[in-house]
Amino acid sequence: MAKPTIGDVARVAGVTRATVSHAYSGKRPISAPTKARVYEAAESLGWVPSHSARALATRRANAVGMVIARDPGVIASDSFFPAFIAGLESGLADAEVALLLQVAASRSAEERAYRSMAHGKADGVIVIDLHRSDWRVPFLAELGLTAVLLGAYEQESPFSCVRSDDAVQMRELITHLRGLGHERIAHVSGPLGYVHSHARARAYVEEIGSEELLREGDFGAASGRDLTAELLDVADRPTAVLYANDTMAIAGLSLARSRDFKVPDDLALAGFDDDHLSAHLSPALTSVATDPFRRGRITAEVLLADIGGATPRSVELDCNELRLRASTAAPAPSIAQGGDR
Amino acid sequence: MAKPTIGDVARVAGVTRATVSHAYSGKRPISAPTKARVYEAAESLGWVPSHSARALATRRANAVGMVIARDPGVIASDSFFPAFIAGLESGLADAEVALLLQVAASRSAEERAYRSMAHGKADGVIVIDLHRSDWRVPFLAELGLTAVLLGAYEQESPFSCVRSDDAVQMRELITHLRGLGHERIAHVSGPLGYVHSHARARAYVEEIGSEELLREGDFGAASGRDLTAELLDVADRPTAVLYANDTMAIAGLSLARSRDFKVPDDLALAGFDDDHLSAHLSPALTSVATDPFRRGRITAEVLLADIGGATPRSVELDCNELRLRASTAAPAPSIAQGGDR
DNA sequence: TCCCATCGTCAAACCGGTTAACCTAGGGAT
DNA sequence: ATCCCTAGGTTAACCGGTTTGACGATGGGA
Repeated sequence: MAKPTIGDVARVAGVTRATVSHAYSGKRPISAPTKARVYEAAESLGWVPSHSARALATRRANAVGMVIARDPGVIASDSFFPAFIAGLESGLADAEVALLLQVAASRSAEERAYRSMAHGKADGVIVIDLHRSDWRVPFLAELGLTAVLLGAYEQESPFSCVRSDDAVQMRELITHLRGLGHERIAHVSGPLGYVHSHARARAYVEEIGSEELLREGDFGAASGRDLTAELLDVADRPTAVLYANDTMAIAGLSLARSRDFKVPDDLALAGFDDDHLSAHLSPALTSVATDPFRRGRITAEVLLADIGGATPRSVELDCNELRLRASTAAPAPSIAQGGDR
Repeated sequence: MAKPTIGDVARVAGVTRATVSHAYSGKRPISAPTKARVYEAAESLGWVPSHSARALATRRANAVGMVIARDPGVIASDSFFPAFIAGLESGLADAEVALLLQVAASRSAEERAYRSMAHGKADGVIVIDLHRSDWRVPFLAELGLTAVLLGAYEQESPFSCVRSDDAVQMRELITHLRGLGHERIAHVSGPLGYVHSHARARAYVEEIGSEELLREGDFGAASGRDLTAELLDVADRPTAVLYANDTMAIAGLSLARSRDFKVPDDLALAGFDDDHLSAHLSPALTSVATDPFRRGRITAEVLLADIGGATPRSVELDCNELRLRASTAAPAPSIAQGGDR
């Protein structure tokens, strides 16, 4: 019943503990017959090397951490998150590295979490929800932790970052809508403190040339609904609204319909992040797929490389894809004809 | 720069390593002045005990694991999951226990994950997506791992389980709909292999007395849409549909509207799990809030207790709450009058 | 005055691996 | 014949904590 140790394996195989270790690590040459005896002994005993002993000896936790500082309500409403985790895991699993998750409610809890990770709990961390000027960057640098930032950090940093240029799709989307005849295009952004919200909003403003129809939301459904209502009440109301995520877009869509707006004829809508629901709504919601799974996988790979001693680098991902759907389709024939007349 | 060890603290405080250890653990009495010197030394050096060294010495990983066996796509579409994790974490954080997440794509990967957890990576595990006859239960028992099952396991098991009686709300919902005059009520279930899907479907069948309008979905949006379409094509079509989760319900709602059904007048709809979007849709979707955060927190508490040696027990939670909203409201006045005439 | 219990601390063993240094035997080059 | 190198292994010292047996000092009871 007692778990076998490397010593038990060594005894059964008739060698020393060091030999068993070498047989597995390959750091020293071991003859084929000896290796076979060791493997067999390990197999018969059901030996699995102790994770903590190895961690102690190698000073490697074989784990990476991620601290989530959002409040639980917001976590739940993010469709990006679970898929990203899955991608991360898939990248980590190959290297047998575990993912340590920690939710921190306060700044001090967050600092504590990072501290304990720096002290042997994790070899590196993934920083999400990056702010434009994020205190965590210098803090983690001081802790001597390896980190990967998710998003384009605008300042100097000693860490790798994995980013994508959301502005491209934002512009594509606006171009598409203009092609359909829309002139008043609004944007409901995420909190502008976040680098990705900010980048999307900036692309919008640059392309449109005005902030008149820009509203700052918080990624939650309630803000999507309320800001949509506000925009529809504007004197010269927008005929199209771009949202920084699908949750807000779906809430906006729902509100628009309850007020008897026809989508896309009266109002065109588009989201961002391509929530799993979006393709299945009626009308299906135009959105930008951001492939969170792949993003997670790449992030994991970059982090593992950095932990292994690679030089931090900035990786630009090209995994955004505009998914044009019915919510921004050309106006229905009947209306189109009406417009032509 | 080098991380201070307990030895450094001992030297500065002028005591031995054992004394430092005892000063913190309290397993031996230490005089107040000595203790003060130790604390001060630790403080000044910024000492944080090494996680791996402690884990090795105490044979406690101070971590609990959770293996997610769903495929990434399904993970992303589950609103229950992130909030549950957040709740778990909140229960674990107080005890300074970390949460280890692992995504396993295959049965063998899953077994490997559990094995490595049993060998020092985790002190216990949380089993989600429980099947009615789940291979993991005997497997984990054999590994000697402590576990908590999420959901009502119907057979004997050596583990605690945290469950709730979803049948109550299912019946409430049906009663409510009947009160509104609905006679043909359908149910789109989740995969019937899962204990919770099965329990909900069973409650439905017992209350309705027929399986004619029961359809087995997979919790995904596509299946919600397609099965709704199928149900609406039935000869004597249902006037109300209950879904086993909100994702399917929202897809169903969307489809119904695209076919010009008025909700709730022509068709009443209700989901389960109260997705963050549901309250903000128009019409807002009736659903059953299952408080995943609280569920997670309680699960963590039970697991920690069991790891500490408590006797496994079955905890029945009472945190489901029916949220009646517009999608199952009384028919609109105009229609109701029409009915009365 | 003597004995024993208690308190506070120390020294050393231990947890289960990894790894640097050392040893030995055989083979090829010189 | 000598020298050096390499393959294959052993020994022992770590990694950074926890735990336990031993021990001197103090104090109370008989």
